Amino acid sequence: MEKAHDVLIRNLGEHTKLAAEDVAEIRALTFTQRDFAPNEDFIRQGDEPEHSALVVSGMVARYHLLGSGRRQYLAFHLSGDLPDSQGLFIDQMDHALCALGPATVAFIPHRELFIAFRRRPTFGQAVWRETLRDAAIFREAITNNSARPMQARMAHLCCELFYRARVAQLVRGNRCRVPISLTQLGETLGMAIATVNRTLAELRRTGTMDLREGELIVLKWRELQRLGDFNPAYLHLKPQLVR
Amino acid sequence: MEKAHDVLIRNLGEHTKLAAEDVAEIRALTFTQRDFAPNEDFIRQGDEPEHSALVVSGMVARYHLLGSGRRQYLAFHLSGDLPDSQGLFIDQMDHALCALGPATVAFIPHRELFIAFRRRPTFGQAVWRETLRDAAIFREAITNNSARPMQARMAHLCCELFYRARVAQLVRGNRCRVPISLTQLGETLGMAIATVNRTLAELRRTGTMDLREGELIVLKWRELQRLGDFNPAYLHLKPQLVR
DNA sequence: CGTCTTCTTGACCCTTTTCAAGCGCAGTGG
DNA sequence: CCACTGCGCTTGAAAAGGGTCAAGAAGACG
Repeated sequence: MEKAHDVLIRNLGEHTKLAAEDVAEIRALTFTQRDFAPNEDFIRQGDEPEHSALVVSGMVARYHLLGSGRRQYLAFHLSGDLPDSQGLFIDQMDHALCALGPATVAFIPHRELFIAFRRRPTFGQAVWRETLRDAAIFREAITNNSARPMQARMAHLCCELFYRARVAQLVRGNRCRVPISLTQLGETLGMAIATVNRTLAELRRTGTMDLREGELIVLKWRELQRLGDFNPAYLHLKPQLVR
Repeated sequence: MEKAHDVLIRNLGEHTKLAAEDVAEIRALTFTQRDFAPNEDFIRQGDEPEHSALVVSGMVARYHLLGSGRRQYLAFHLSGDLPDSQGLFIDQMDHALCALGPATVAFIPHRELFIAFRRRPTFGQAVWRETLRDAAIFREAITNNSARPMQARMAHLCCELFYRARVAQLVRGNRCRVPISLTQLGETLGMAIATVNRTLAELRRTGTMDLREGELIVLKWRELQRLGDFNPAYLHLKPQLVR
């Protein structure tokens, strides 16, 4: 199956200019692909990673597991993302990864990646950049969950997901798949499930956006952006066409 | 002045085994050193970085600036840290850096770093690792500010600062310098300044720790660790001796 | 000695959490 | 085919925790 390579090349190309040789090097990588059921874990806290994951389709989440059993979701990943590129130089995973809805993930041995990095430093830098973009998204999450009121948090998260989905060409019309439950939204944004519901209801009421049945519909993009104080600069992508 | 090289080598050595050639390569780097006053910015949001910073002494902070003028502090850095290694492959800074107390920072051109990375890939990987540890700290901050009650947040932050200070050999007895104001603590942990004060007063009252006049004193380390649900694994350092 | 900033504390109010109950739907097994 | 069950969503009412506001104390600095 060619798709794993395609989505990776597409994604890295969003921020790094890849030479034909880099593309060839990536196409030579051997991926092992696997399908996961919703909420199925594929990397656990404490694992010692020897492979890197690549989201081929569906959505994937990273989360911390707290002593109380509560989860804290940290980030979400769409097709083309390397959700555990962070594990490349790390002894033990400090967080877990799971499929959000049904998802297809491809794995590649670190060993093989390191060889490719040596042969094509640009490829290595592209992956490094990828990890830095990840970090920028984390920073924004700190700010979002610490400094913004509830509605703004929700709006910001949805802006980010929608924007990234558009870049990954996963938006059709004004909607994209976001197979996430209210409980998970709460564990992402640090709010109680009741508040999640009421916040979503309010955004629905004002006709700004609608998130239900695993689908996000953005009705007033600029308004949503304003509410969430969303500025996509932190995603460090090539400027995108915004409606 | 040799100190800049020393602290960098010490810091990278905490997680990466450097060969003599790597150390020599680092020693050959030309740093431009500068002193900064408390709260002085040295990198601003929107800057296009051409240099990397290295904290030589003192403490440095990274923050987001919100539309309202409020700041959200994202991370703190001690001597040896490369607080904007994130800027290496990034077009525009999405956050600012400032000195917390008086601080000395050394700068090195990206160009020179890239050359050194090519000559000594291990050095490049060490810096990459450094950026990944940064990201792990961000992740922990998301969890801290989203999922933990106020006292635990404070305890966790102080545990992290104290632990890292110890690794950087900045702890003497049970105390270390942390030149941070209540306002800044509030803008770090996402709490109102009154709450910051009350939380600190409570920790002081129970004799767990004391943070005042720019100095952190840890009186009951294990208790503080328990309160803050602090597990240093996420720092990805070599196991440290803990009292 | 006065002024400014930072810290401290109290009182009040409001947002959000918690708790509880009900609804709708999908899957299961009688 | 239809209870039964479990899960996720919805909503209301009560409770709590933290935010806001205001005023005073304690230093720091000129």
